[in-house]
Amino acid sequence: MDKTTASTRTRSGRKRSYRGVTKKSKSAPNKKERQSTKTRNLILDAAEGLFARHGLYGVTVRDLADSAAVDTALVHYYFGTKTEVFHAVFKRRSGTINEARMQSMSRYEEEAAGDLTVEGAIRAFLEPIFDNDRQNDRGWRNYSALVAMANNSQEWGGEMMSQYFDKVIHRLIDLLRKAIPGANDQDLYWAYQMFSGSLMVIQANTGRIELLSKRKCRSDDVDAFGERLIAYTSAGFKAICEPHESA
Amino acid sequence: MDKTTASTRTRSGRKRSYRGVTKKSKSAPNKKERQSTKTRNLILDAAEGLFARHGLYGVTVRDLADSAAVDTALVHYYFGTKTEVFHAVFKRRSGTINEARMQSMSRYEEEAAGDLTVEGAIRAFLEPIFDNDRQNDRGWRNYSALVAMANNSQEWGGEMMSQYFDKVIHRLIDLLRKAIPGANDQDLYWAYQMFSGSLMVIQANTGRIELLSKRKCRSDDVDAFGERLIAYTSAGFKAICEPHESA
DNA sequence: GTCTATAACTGGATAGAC
DNA sequence: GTCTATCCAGTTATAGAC
Repeated sequence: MDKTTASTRTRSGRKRSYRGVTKKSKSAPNKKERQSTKTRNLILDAAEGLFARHGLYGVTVRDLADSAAVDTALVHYYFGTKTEVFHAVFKRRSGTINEARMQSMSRYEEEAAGDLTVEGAIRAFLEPIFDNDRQNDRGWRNYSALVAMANNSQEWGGEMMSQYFDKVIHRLIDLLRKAIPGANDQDLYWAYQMFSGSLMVIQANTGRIELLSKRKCRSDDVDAFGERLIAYTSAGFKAICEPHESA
Repeated sequence: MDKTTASTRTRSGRKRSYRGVTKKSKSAPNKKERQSTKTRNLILDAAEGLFARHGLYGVTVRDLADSAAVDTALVHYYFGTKTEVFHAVFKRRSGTINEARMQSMSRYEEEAAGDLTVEGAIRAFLEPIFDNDRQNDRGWRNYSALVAMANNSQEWGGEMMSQYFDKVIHRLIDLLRKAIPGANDQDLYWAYQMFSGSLMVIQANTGRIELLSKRKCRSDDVDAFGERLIAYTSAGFKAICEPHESA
């Protein structure tokens, strides 16, 4: 019943080794290395889409292989187990997007020069995400839907999300602490929790809002949700984090 | 690759019939009928917990049977397929909770007598949920975590959530339309979408906020998140739904 | 690096006895 | 209503040829 260990064990119980990105060679990649990277990415692209839609257990190694148009043996050759493909999907993009968000927040902090606002901080945190959304890239869309699904799952919503995202979140909370003098930690953390839920349900792209609004709103309409999310969230943060007047 | 049809088909392709709650007999239930209901509920309780943690595909019929301490054949006897157990889990509680919310909102509308507020409407919508949370009931906790997971999944977040919850949501939006004169539909729907994300991530109970806050906040602390969710959400709604002054 | 073949096993589902 | 036994398709994973 313990899915994690069950799925990372080989049938025989032995540990296997497998091809990563074929060493960190600084020299120009030869033909084989280029092919490796290409195949690896084909698999990751396919996995991103399938896992986002059906979750880890709803996808088989054959599904992955078929969707990537490669042989099942290659999936094992490059990644080992199915669970390792799942983790590799998270790893591939999270570094990039987190770096962009760290930079965006640092840039904002410099520009604001001591005069930080809640809106400004939230905007700096979100802007790199919206940039990606605007590209309308299938891969990015799938990745963010996958993160959204994982976030609300008991299996991955705790430790795994913390592992990948706590650093950027603590950076945001630091900015907000400066923007709202006297804010206390519990209020800040709960407000962030509610904010993250809003962001995630939007990124999940389930088509729900189309149904609820009878097509008046569209899930992937960044121009519609971007400014609204910033305004809604900023008002929420202020409402519960700004110290109330009391003796 | 189409999980839904694949899982609702029998191996042979034939349709089977199976025991529901053994007819809607109005007469007092005899021993067998009581046993039926009991076994059915044992299976549903087990399913609620397992599906919440691992999703439909992460749980096997054998897992369900073992956890409920019944035979696998009984799972099929009562529900047909695994997917039908999944749906039955949703069905069992959604009627009850939705009814409580409809009543709560109607009661509020009467009491407010034309003087509706955003806080009041949000509170009336949420109070029955918080009541359940306060009971600290395992079954309810599992059910709401399951709903939260389904909500952010591409497979069930659209149609299935609409099917079970759109009615109460439209009732809430009607109240809010009255509380905020001049609010337009797009703003209301987007605000609701963000609100639902906040609520769902809390109900998902993933232990995330414990990790993020280094145990300063606790996932299941209704007293901590209840009033904060109401305040945060009300401020958000007002920020984006109240008409802006313009010529 | 890639493909074929296959071992080893899991999982959904049902027939039929009790 | 419940349990035993079983069918067999589908699944992960690997050995070994190319």
